[in-house]
Amino acid sequence: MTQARRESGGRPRRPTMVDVAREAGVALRTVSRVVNQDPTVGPEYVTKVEAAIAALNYRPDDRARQLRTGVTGTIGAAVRRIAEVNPELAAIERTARDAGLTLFAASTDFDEKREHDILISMCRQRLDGIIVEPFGENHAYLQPELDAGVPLVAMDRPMSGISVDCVMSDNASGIGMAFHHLHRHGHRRIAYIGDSERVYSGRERAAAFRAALGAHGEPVEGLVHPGEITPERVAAALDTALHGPNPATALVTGNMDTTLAVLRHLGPQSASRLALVAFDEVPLADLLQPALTVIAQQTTEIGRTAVELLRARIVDPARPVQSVVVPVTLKVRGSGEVPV
Amino acid sequence: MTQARRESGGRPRRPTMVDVAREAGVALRTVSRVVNQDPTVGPEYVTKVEAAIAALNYRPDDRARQLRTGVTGTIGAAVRRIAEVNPELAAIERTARDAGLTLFAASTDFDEKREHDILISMCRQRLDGIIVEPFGENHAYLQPELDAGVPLVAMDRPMSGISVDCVMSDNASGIGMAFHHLHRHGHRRIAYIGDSERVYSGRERAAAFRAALGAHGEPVEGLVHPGEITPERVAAALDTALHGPNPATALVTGNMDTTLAVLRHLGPQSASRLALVAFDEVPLADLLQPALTVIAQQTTEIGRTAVELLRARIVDPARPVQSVVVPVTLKVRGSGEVPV
DNA sequence: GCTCCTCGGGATAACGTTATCGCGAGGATA
DNA sequence: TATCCTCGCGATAACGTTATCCCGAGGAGC
Repeated sequence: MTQARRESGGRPRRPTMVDVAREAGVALRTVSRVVNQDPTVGPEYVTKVEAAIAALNYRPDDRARQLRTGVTGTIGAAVRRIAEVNPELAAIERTARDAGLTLFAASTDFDEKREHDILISMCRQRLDGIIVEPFGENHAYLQPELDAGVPLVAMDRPMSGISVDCVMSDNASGIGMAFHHLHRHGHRRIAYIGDSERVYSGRERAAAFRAALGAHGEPVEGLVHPGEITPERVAAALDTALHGPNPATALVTGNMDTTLAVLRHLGPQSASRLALVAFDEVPLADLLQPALTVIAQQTTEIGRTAVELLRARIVDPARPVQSVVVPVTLKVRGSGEVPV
Repeated sequence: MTQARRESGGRPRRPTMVDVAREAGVALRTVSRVVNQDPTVGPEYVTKVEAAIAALNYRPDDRARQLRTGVTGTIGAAVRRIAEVNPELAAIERTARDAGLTLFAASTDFDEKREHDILISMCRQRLDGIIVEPFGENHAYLQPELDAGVPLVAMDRPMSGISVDCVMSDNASGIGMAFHHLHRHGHRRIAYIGDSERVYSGRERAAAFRAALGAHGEPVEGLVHPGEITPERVAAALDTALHGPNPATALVTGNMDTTLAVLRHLGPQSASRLALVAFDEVPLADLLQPALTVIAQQTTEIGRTAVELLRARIVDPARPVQSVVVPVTLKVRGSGEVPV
């Protein structure tokens, strides 16, 4: 009786509640009650229905249940890459699971159109809420969705054009800590290479670095290099900073990809002659020589907070929009303590 | 007109096709035709309906559509970790997208119960198909789902207890290539440390290594160390292999986590005195000193093939079960060419 | 012994979409 | 001018579930 019947040459049709009810000799509604563990069902009915369920290999259809109840028990996460190291996403999945929510994750893949498509698709699926690591520059197209009550939380960066809950790292403090750490180790010519100022975090970190230079009375020229993260651009910035008239003795990198580009360009031999503090953790940072001193984001806390903000928004769509800033920490491992 | 009406203090209700039809003064079915771009609709109706859609910010409900049509346009992927480096998953997402399919990915998290829950949940959601990187030891509980016509493909490892399509790397050849590469560089005492033989790939790779030793007339004792991947176990295996009466001069590691444990235990200084070929790519392998020589899996090809097998299974549920073995390649970078 | 209440189960109407069918208008043909 | 298509839209029934009623049986109270 395991073979499901096929309908006219197509795929086999799964048994429904109606089939189970017929098999058990009870009403449709009673099967629903048993499936949902309604305590008002008599034990002999429970037995009969469960036997029928087992005999038919009945499996409830979540789509129908969701359509009827209105909730999906699922939240969406639109992040830049799901299949890369992404501790925030891991924390989101864990927190969601603990809250009894299913997570639906998709990669925006550094593509504005793809981000748009994914978010709209999530809206059409009527997910209970959406967490997005924004990439695009204008999210005003989501305003109708917000008006319609779609719970939305931004992670890592705020969204532009709309007002939504947001959780992100304390970029300015992190850059300040990196600068201060190198300054305390005697460095005076400290350079910064980071992401383009077109990107929010790139903008914020470059600004913080300029402010740190100013606060310590250091000149700015030739030391701050935001821009696209290509090997060529990073190499050029590095050459300007290190081989100019007044060469830098220390470097702060603004994000992981910049850090990797710098390490690859420096090569093994010269990497140990430059003091380096990197913003953001790098996989295997402890296996490099010297091991990498980093400003680490509290990624788990960020992911957890994103889910909590979303859950609060789901419960109360009218609550005031909230922004959470999570502190960063300095992890001393060697590369940041290279003397002048 | 952007504010959606609320129903008795709850969440705002999104407009439906009925609302659009009323607003446009046409029949429900006509709205459906416009939304689905049915060419048999007169242009003046299209205009009216599209105006109503824009005015109400109507967004179709995919759940209802899926319930009605039977297909979801979504495939599921149950992998061990979504938020870690996982090129197979990246390839799956890309291939699925190119085929017009949405990907729903979830982490089994090295937990047999969690794997079970995820797979059953995917069945209840009536996804069009499922790709699984199996972890558990017995998947016979999926037989009813297979009988019901759920398309299922295994990736990286076969499934036990049921017969499903499968795509995986040529483990045996890879281990053979690693051994042969070291042998050709003059090494005669070559050790192997890898995953437990409880795991399919661990079993297959350890067996292949024993076979390689035998084929070259080398003794086996003290050289083959499968087991749990804990720092302590790997360290003990390493000590046995390197400091025994007849110490090994070269090492093959059976997977990424073992490789990392070995590198961490050896430390920077001694890593360059042991010839090492690692099975599976390691992130930043090129930045290590010496850079890591690896047996690389064709991860993109594996992910792509998994989706193709699944699509073929969806189209023809009755087609014979197929197993695809993808070759591996040797990537020479330095660590495998350390002389005796 | 009759009424009232409670308790457990059944019929039926949603949820929002698509598929099937039918029907009226208009043009082509005889 | 009558008939037959064809074309384009509308009414209505599903899809598989849950929620809202209602009803019948049984026990308690007078």
